[in-house]
Amino acid sequence: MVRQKIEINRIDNLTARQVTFSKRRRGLFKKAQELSTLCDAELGLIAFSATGKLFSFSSSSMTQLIQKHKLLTDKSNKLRKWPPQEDQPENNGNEGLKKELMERTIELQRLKGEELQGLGLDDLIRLEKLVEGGLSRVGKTKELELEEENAMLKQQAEVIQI
Amino acid sequence: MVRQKIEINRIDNLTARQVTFSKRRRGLFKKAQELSTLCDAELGLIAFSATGKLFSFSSSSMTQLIQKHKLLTDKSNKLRKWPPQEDQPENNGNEGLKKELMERTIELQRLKGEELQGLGLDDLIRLEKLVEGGLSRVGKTKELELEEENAMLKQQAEVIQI
DNA sequence: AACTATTTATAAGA
DNA sequence: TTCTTATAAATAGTT
Repeated sequence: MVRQKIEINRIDNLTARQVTFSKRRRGLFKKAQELSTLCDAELGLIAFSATGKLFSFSSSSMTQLIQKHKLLTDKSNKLRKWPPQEDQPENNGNEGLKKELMERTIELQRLKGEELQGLGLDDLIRLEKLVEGGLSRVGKTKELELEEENAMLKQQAEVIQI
Repeated sequence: MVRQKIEINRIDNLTARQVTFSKRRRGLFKKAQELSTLCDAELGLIAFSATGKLFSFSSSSMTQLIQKHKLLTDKSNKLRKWPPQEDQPENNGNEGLKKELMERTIELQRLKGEELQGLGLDDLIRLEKLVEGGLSRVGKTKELELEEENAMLKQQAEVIQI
């Protein structure tokens, strides 16, 4: 990029690779921080060097950021599978729906298992209370909650894969 | 930085903020990808725009990256607090242990609470559904649950590939 | 770690 | 949103 333009491929020389990692890592973290400040965005950045050293930055709480990411990723996974294939002929419009229902049920159960596995009943009850507390903190009726949920779902999650 | 150098402060104008987010986000993700390739590093990047849209990139598996990050942060937390101070005299070796257990329990509870802070309404509702499922004694039928989900899911998420 | 010639990123404007 | 362009910032190779 400078004295000479470089190709974006793994740098073979160990020393050069380490030096470049050090230089570019600083630049990257600086830009992540700038983006979060300039645009009021929530940023989280995790880097492991080739030697396994950890570097991380988050504009707020990494834990919260990861949780939000997890929830949304689950959501977008669901969305990628939806709607069911309409181009295949349906008997009376009922069979396909039943099949889809079954698939969705299985997926939902799998998801619940993953999220809640390892929690005992008492943990679940405690968690439930926390969630209730969170909802009442927001102070909305169930109907309004659902309305807002729909509105929020209109914000599309964009999963970028470079 | 260009036509005119700018200060790194929140951009007040909404449109300018969105445009800058869009431009700089691209640059940031590009550089993250370049760093991972050039230096054989593991990179993970999560960004939420001010409007709540999610953008993420990871050089390998985000899940694994998060796990590694968690392990390392948890580990260092534990190392700071664990094992309990052996240099202070223990009554019968039991009191200290009890005290430590209590502290750990409190910390765990605090942690669970923290994780729920900062979650949006939609996150809470989704979590609530998971908890209800975990308790599995809530009066919603699967069909009703799925109907609600269907309604949500009609808003499709766009999957961008660059 | 510093230097510096170039490349890259990007703010403002169209 | 996308493009253009003048200029700031980042950085590859060198010392």
